[in-house]
This record gives sequence, C-alpha cells and structure tokens, in this order.
Amino acid sequence: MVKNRAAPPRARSAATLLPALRERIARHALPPGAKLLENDLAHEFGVSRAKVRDAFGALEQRGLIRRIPNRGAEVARLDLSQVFEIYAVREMLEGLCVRLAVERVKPQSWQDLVQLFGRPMEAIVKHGKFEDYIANLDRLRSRTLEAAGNAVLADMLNSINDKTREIQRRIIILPGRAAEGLPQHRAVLAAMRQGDAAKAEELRRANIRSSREYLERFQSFVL
Amino acid sequence: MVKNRAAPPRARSAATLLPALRERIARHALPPGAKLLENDLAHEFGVSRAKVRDAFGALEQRGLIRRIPNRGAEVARLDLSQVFEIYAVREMLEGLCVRLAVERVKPQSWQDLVQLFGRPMEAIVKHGKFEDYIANLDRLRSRTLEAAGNAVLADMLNSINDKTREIQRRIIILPGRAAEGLPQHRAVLAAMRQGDAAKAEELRRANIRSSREYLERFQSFVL
DNA sequence: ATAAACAGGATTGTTGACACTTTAGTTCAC
DNA sequence: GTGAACTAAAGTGTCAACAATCCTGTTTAT
Repeated sequence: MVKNRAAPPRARSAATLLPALRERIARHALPPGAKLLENDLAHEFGVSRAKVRDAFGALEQRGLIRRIPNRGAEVARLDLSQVFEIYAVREMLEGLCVRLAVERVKPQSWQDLVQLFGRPMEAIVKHGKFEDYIANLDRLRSRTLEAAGNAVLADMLNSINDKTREIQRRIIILPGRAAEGLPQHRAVLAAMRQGDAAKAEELRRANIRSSREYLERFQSFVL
Repeated sequence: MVKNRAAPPRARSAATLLPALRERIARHALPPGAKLLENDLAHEFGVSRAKVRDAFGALEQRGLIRRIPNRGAEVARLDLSQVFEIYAVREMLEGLCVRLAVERVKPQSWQDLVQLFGRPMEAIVKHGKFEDYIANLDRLRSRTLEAAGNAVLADMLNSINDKTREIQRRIIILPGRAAEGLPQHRAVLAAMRQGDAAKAEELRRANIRSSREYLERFQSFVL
C-alpha cells in the first residue's frame, strides 16, 4: 500500500475525536474486531498521536475497545454471555430510570409522548419504517433520562447503550418485534401519564425482559 | 519551598500507579479537593510524566478526579445530591447482585458467612471493632460479587464503591448504625442460605435504604 | 491605601524523535 | 517443495525538550 487509504485530512477538531469514535463504534461503522491505527486517526482528525492515545484510553475504560500491548487497539467484540450480563443490569437501571422520572415531573408532561406513541407510531410500525421507530424510541429514552435527573445513572445507561446500540437495532428489525414492543412502550407511558411510578417501573422491566427473550430466540441472527 | 515535599522516589512500578491512586483516593488518603501534581507523582512512582497523565485520564473517566485545563487535577468532591444519586443506583445494583449470586451457587456455600455473621460479628459490634466489621462486610461483598458472575455489574459496583468507600465507613461508625445493620445483613444471609433469591434481593435493598436514612439524618457528620 | 500592571517561577499541554515489538515477505538450506 | 532464519517495514511505547498558561509576590500609579 503506497497511499493512505484513510479519508483525507478533514479539519476536525480535537474535542470531537472521542465522541466521533464512540459514535462510529456504537453504530458499527467500525465493526467489532476492526483495528484502530493511531497514525491514521491522528491524520484524519488533524490531531497529534498523543491525543488519539488519550481517546483510546477513555474508550478502553468504557469497554468499547480492547488494547493489546504493542499490538494496537481494536473494537471490542462482545460475546453472547456479555450481552446477557448487560441485559440483567439494563433491566434494573432502565426500571429505576423510569421510576425516578415519574416521581420527579408532572404526569401531564408525558402527554406529547403518549400521543406520539399512539397513531403515529402505529403507522410507523405498520409500514416498517424502522429508522423512525428507533428515532422515536430514542426520543422517549432521552426525555426519561433527563427527567430522572440522576447523572450517575445517565452515565451508566449511556455506557451500556454505546455497547449494545447495534444489537438493539437488530432486535427491533426482527419479525414481529416492533409490533410486540410498541404496546409495551405504550403501557409504560400510560402508567407514567397516570403518575404510577411503581407500575411504570415494572412494565419497563417487563419490556426489557421481552426484548431479551427475542435475543435469546434469534441470537444466531443478531450476533 | 526549596525541597520536594513528596516522598522520596521509592521504586514503584508503572503498573501499580493507577490502582495505587485509586486506593488513595478511595480511602481519602488523598482527600477531596487535594491537588495532584504530575511531576511529584511521576517522581514518587519512578515513571514518566506521560504515564501519570494516562492514569489521570483513567481516573477522570471513573469520576474520581476532576481536571481543569491548564490548572491540573484534583480529587473530585461529591456533594450530597451526588451521593444520593449513587445510593439510588447502588440499591438496584446491589439487589441484583445478591439475587444473581443466590441463583447461581449452592445455598450451602454461604454457610461459612452465615456463621461468621453470627457470634463473631456480634462480638465485633459489641466491642466497637469497626475495622474488623468493615473487613468482614467486604468479605461478604466480594464473595457475593464473585458468585453473581456478572463482570459488567462488578465493574459498576466497584466504580461506585471507589467513590463512596469513605462515606460508608463514616456511616458505619455512626452511633447505633453497626448494631442496626448487622441484623439486616444476617437477614439477607439467611435468605441466601435458604436459596430465596427474591427475598434476599428485597432485604438487601432494604438494608441499603436503611443506610441511606442514616446518611440523611447525620449528613452533617458525614460530609 | 488600593488596585492595576508586571515580572518570575511553577505547572500543565504539545510535539517530535527514537527505541522496541510485531508482522510480513524473502531468502536459503535441506 | 517445505520450513526455518533473516530482513525490512509498519506500528506502538516512551521520553525529554519546548511552548503556553496560570499563580504569586512585588512594584507602580492614582
């Protein structure tokens, strides 16, 4: 190879390096096992190798990449058992998140989401518009996280999310999953709209267990 | 100041740098707000400044230190609201941990801990031997974490623990807390010994809520 | 006397060069 | 033809010097 196969040195700033890498890894633009070369990235982002190295350190701490001495860094692969470990934790934390959110804001503040998850989402699922479905789920997610007002929790859930975003995407695309998931999210939202924190928590946990079952059944398609 | 007030350059290796700093911060050998000087630490541990810098990056990711550009790093202070945020998360995760542990190992494997938490701990509490009390709690903790067999969970709980170890210590020393906590731990262990995962989980959560109440009542002594 | 301006020292941030390790490709012996 | 030994290239790990920034104590002007 004579030429740099990496993208030309677009003038990106150093501050965007870490989030950009996180994003690429989370959406599998950099798939598991992909090697990360310090030089190429330094060149592409227009920063020094030292900063790339710093970013690698942060990514390693978050469990997004794996570093082997003298051999470089590669995107971490997660095997099935790790994914199930994450699901166990996620069930608890997402449940807590919903409960805190309900306890801290007025019930009517969820009204717009209740409506969004009515007809509009119905149509989205009907027509298989998965990207829109996911975008709306994400809106619900971030609204809930914000309402919960717990930075420690937010950090952990974001960390988990970075690792499993692509897997969740693949589960949603599975036959019947969206149609089965939507009523579950609606039920959670209904409890939130009523201000019933305990019920919302339990329903959210059930929703995640249900997603987990899909993963168990279709694991060969997802991993 | 003419002389280096830091310890003489003991020959410590680079591999121990990060754990050593974590430990110092966790036990408040470096109290909140203490400034960390790259040069002093590099000298003390006999490593280059670059490595100290790497370690700082990891510590910052874990939320143990705070870095301000051009101003250096200092041990993070946690205010009361953050501590309560952590308690909310901890209650869920410790509960999960106990449940998983019970589900994965034979009930009789807890027998030695049941006995340890009988007479011996009774005596320890009676004589106010707090260090022993804490050491045994820690033994219970690590045994449970290991039995749970969930690396993601272990990571999160360890991270939380690093941040609140000293606070937990101060709560335990509070008048009446150890005497009130011991029966709670006994109850959890009894449920574990019976193989009743759900009950053990709920009891553990109650135990943490109880600890939280102490913190609420005596916050002025703890922070 | 007070506050702004200024120097000197201390500390962090950044860069580039160099050493070490691994990998891949080539040669050579059998 | 096969495999071991050697060589060159690529990549990572490390360090030390340099640049930029901040802090402290002193001077200076009002």
